[in-house]
Amino acid sequence: MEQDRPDSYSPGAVETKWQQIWEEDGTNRFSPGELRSADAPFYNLMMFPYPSAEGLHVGNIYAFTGADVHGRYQRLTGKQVFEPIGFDAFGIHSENFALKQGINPMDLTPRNVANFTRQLRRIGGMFDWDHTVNTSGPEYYKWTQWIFLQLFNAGLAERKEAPVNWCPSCMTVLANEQVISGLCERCDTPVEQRRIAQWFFRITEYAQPLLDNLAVIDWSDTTIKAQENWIGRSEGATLHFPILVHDDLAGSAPETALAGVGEDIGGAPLISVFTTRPDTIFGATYMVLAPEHPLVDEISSPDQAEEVRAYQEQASKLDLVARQKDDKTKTGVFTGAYCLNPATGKPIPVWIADYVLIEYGTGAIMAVPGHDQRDFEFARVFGLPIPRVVAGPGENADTPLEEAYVGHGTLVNSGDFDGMAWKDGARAIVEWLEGRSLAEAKVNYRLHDWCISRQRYWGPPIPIIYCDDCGPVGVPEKDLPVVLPRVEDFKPDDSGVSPLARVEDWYKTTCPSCGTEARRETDVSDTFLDSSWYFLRYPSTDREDIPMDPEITKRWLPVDCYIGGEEHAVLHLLYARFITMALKDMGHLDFEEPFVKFRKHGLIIREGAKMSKSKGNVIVPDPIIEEFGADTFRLYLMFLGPFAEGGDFRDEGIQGPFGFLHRLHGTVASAIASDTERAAPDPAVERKLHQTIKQLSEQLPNLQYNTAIAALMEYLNAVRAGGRKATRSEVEDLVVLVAPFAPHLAEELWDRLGHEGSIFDGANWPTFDAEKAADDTIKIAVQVNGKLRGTVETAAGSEQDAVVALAKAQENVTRHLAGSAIRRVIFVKDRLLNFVVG
RNA sequence: GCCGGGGUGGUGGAAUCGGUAGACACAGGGGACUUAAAAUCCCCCGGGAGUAACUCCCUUGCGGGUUCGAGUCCCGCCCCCGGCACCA
Repeated sequence: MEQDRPDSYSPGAVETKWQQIWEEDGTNRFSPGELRSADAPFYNLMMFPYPSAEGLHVGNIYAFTGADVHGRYQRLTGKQVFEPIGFDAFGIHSENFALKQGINPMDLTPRNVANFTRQLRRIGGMFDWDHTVNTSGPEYYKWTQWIFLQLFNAGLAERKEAPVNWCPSCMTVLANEQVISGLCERCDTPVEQRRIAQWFFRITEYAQPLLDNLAVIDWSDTTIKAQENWIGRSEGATLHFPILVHDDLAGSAPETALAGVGEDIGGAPLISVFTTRPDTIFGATYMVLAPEHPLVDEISSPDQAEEVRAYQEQASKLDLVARQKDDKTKTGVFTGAYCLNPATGKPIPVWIADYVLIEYGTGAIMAVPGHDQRDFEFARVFGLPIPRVVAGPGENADTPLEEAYVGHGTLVNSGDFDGMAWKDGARAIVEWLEGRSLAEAKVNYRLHDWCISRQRYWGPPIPIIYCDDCGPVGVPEKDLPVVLPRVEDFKPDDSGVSPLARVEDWYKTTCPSCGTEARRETDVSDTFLDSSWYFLRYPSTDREDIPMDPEITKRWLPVDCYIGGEEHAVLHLLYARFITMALKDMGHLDFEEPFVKFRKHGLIIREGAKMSKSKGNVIVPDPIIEEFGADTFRLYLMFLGPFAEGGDFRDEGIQGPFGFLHRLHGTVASAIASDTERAAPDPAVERKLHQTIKQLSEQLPNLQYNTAIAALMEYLNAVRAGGRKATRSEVEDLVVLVAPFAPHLAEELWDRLGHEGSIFDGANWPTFDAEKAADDTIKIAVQVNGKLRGTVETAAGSEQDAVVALAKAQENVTRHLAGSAIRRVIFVKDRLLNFVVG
């Protein structure tokens, strides 16, 4: 009641008022003409949310607020800031939730989007609502399909067999994120692998450029590192081991059988392996193929064939579960076949084991038990020889091996190569084998091709038509989009294909090239494809005829600043880079890196604990905004820790920023009311103001928000110190400095200060005067032997002699100097004086 | 196991190039105003000792080292968080 005084701060009223004004004025929105003509464009991007039924998560708000603060700051410095938001509405999450609720995702998604939109407007982000995107809308996924076709036409999309996660209990295909420790997330049944034909994007073709460009983009270090590891370049060699056929060995010892092979082994079939350690080849005492390796059937001897098949079967079933167990003992089966170690000239047995992965390298290894821990363990289990071929520091050819020595060293037991350093040895051995066509240098990447097929309903249909005569044919561009039909029975089933395969009148079609009867692809594409290009679409949503308006794209892209969570450090950010690069190579774009600058934000925890629905400790934003207002919420989120690292949301802590905004409001209101200027500016306040402007101007571009807010608080404290009344000139700049964090209140105060229009259009980011920011007197620490014994206050820039004199005038200092000689004096101007005595 | 990021008061967190550790807040305590409460304002607030303004000692996960001086640099540990995980 007494709160109704005309100058009291009522966040709800202020925020409703300004949100309405922004809405009506179309502030923060660009017309197509403005997009074309912007002379200082700044594309401010944040990772768009998946519109869940629960509503906006505080983590989303944290990210968006941090990004919005940056956007608003850029705008105050004179940039035209394009800040769009959209909805990543397709995908497994939406589909699963829809399944659980028994609601069709086509009905559920618009509801969630409406709720998200309401919440997003309420937090006061300056989103351009005329350029929003919804990945599940045909006007958007038409172009997602178009991108697929571009890659298809360029030979970057290929169809091949690959394993999918299969839950035998739910009888359905699972996405990787639905497999928890090898178990189905819903029923805890061990997941099996099934092989089906799927579409892959050949991102591995781009492994090297994706790696190289990491050096030229301005990204958070941790994100760069994560991508480097994910791409996983390793240098080594492919080595070829000739296979000895069983007949060669029949009735004779392996050594004898080899005699016939002699020097000339050119014609023998080969097993190829990749290794980063060709220097250890003399220690390769056996070989291992992945159970799925294509040569297994061919080389297995008849008497081993049954055992081999049993092992393969077991491996394919338990694959995923087994690989999650790190302390699992090694298993494997001998195939009955032998290879020739081309370095030693000796036959070595060929095994199969599930510790060798079919998807990496060649799917086969030369096992060097002396110098690889996995091979060592395997050799121990099966009693295979473990020779030493590398000697580390203090070791020699005969030093026993208690475990694998995986370090580098000098070659031993390696014939002519003995005594060479590992690197020289590796090079020499590869050259030697190269001469016999048994080796070549090779770079391998950990990165796999990107499987984009999903045997699911809620995604963009892959725009391919299968024709018996023509094979897979791309849907012609004029027929896009291939509209996802409304299907009431969208539950995946045991067929292993998408629910769309049950909609006959949808998938039955004719071949675009020969006109005969044909069938549509019934899988949909990965959600990550939707999100790999949305930032390209935002500025061009006014165009229905093309995906990207060339003129607008040239002006606004690449993105100036992208802010998002570290959880997308690899997949999303790598896919977006890949798609951009590929589109550039096809001539659709003229840049290859989509995000000039990327900054990750941290995670919000609550009261020291991770938030989770099961713990019931999630922060629900709406009631907080209701009680304290969006400005306070924003300010608190930015204040509770470094933006890049996140922070701990303590419920009581919000009182700090809440009180700050109240005091700010009151201070400005009373400055306006009294409207008297001082005869001369208060030097202490003026200095503090310039120091604050300086600090914010340095910290805001770097997203160092928590300390910037602390500086604003300090300044307001200085203005109000001792009950002092502020003047208009002392608070005008402050209102601008606060505006990125608390835009509604800033608009209100700017208006009350008598300015026309929005603060974000009318105000300029203040500049600081270095002279006015400089302190004229300075406190200098005085130490004796490094211990603080006093401080002296003196003019800035004072020389040593003057400071020493002042220091020696202090009783406490002289007391500590008494009785011993001064050996040395350390003087750091404007900082400290240290007497070294003794 | 590997790769990142951390460990500072009761709490969240500050601290530039190695230069006064604990900015700014929260919580707590005391006081002013008030019939009262809320709100607001003022003061105190790492630990210990000497009972005065004050002075001294200890203190940034642990143990060493470099230095006039270390939260910060170096070496060796411990613990926590995130990611990857048999990648040859």
